[in-house]
Amino acid sequence: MKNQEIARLFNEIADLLELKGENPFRIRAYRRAAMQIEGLPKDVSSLSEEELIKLPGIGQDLAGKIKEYISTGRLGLHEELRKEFPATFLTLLQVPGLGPKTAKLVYEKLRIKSLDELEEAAKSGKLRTLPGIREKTEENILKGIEFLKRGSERKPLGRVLPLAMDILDSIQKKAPVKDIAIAGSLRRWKDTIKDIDILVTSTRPEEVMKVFVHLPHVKDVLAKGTTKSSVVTSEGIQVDLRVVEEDSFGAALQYFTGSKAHNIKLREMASKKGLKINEYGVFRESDNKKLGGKTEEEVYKVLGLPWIPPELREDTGEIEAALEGGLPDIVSYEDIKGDLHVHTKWSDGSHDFDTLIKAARQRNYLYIAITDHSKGLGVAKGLDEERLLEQIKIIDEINSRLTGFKLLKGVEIDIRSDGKLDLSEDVLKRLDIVVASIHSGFKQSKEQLTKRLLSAIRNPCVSVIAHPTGRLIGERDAYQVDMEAILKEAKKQGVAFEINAYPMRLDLNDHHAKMAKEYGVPIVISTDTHLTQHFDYMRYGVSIARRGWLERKDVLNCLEYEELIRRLRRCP
DNA sequence: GCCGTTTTCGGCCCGACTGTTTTCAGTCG
Repeated sequence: MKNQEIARLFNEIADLLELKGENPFRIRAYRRAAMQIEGLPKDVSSLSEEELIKLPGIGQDLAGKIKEYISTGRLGLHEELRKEFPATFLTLLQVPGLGPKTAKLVYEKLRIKSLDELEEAAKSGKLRTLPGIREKTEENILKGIEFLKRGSERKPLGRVLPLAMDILDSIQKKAPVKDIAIAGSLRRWKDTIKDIDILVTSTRPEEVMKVFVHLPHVKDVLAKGTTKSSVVTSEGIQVDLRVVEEDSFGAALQYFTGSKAHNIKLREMASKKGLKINEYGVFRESDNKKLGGKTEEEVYKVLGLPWIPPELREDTGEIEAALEGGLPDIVSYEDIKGDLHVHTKWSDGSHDFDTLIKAARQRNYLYIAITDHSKGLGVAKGLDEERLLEQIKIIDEINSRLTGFKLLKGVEIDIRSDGKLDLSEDVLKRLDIVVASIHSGFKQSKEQLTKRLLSAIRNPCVSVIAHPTGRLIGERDAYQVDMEAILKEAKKQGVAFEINAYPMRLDLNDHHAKMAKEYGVPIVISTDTHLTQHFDYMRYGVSIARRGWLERKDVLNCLEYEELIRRLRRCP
């Protein structure tokens, strides 16, 4: 799938055009198109030119460029633009606080073309010889470079959310605030987060700001104004705080939740109706009369729209769907009836059955599936046929004693490098659920990995494919696999795909989840629990499902036990 | 470069903060 590649190229073209000082709207067109393609739940290569043009933000010209890249593997415009600047130059734009204008200036006046050269020039005071740059700007650029070197990459949602809640708590305790909410990509539950946005209402904004910049979490203050401040925490995460009046809370929340693309589209719609939306409310252009803004619902309502869940606000069709009354009724945490990927002491989990049952019942679950590793995973004390048969016997006994709760007999079986499973079919036949996954040989080619997964999907005993891309956020990239091919086969064979809720995995991701839905592949959301606390990761998995537009009917572990058993594919 | 119940040309979201200025450009979200 070339979607990501083309999105990256278009973004880079936008950067380069920006450096050249080109028409900002042309630049925006490339960025919009990049986002559109990135969020597309199917392979761009599979679309005809006519179909491409139908996509919002893509016209004759960009459709042609997409086709050009798909058929030749190159993009003329991109190559032309790259010739005008040295290869290392684009990294300069990643320095926070340094934009295209300044980048171009330092290149043209000082021939600076890399981060190292920029750092050197800033340290030696050469930058301040340029117009508009003095000591302070030099300092900020050095800070920016340091930030970049320390690793400014996006952080896993599961690591940022607890920090955000902690900061929220501190503000609430120490500052004179009334309403307080998380906004931004965190409220949209994006799987990785760049910064934390917090919104509060207060009648004493200056005091709130003072408290905020002096919180113990704060390492550096980037900006401090009367209604808006930005800081960096000791973990290197930027936190933005915004104060508004109560009457504007909804408008501000809507605005700061984004996404940017979603908001731009709303504002365009508004201006066509003679309205203006900003963070203070919705206003009639003619007389500046305020028509709403206390709640988010008001903002959407004046545009003739129902409230849209934050997870959907990516401008990937949600506004059009809302206009037609066709928004999906997305799955929620309360819909989840059980967890289908749980490890015990028998392999590398930490608990016995009773502890897990108790923890699951506390979460109002009706069942969990015991899915310990199979023998191939020696490091995790994987079960061989004999031990698995023993476990099956014990689970049967436990089930006969339980009321209103069931343990599913299962296994997380290793897909070997040749695509075969590492336990015999005789044993698998006795299970309720067989979760198959890859734990080794990630470096195989895309063809090999795809073949391996296809072979597992075609095995008649497999119920679910777990964490199918193997990514570990911030540690290991997803391995290359032909997602379309494996989803197609899964649909054909009746195999479900897992959204692994473990915060470092979140695999499938949101795009893949949406693709799975388009292909009609059933989904399970599982936590891969090794410790009882891991059950609480379910919310992260649900957030991926929500971002993928999944509804309750698309998710197998929203079903009651009997129906679930009926729907899970098993050995014939 | 896209797009059209105001338009096939002329629009294109909106505002806060900083630094270097003395009224504003650049950057960011």
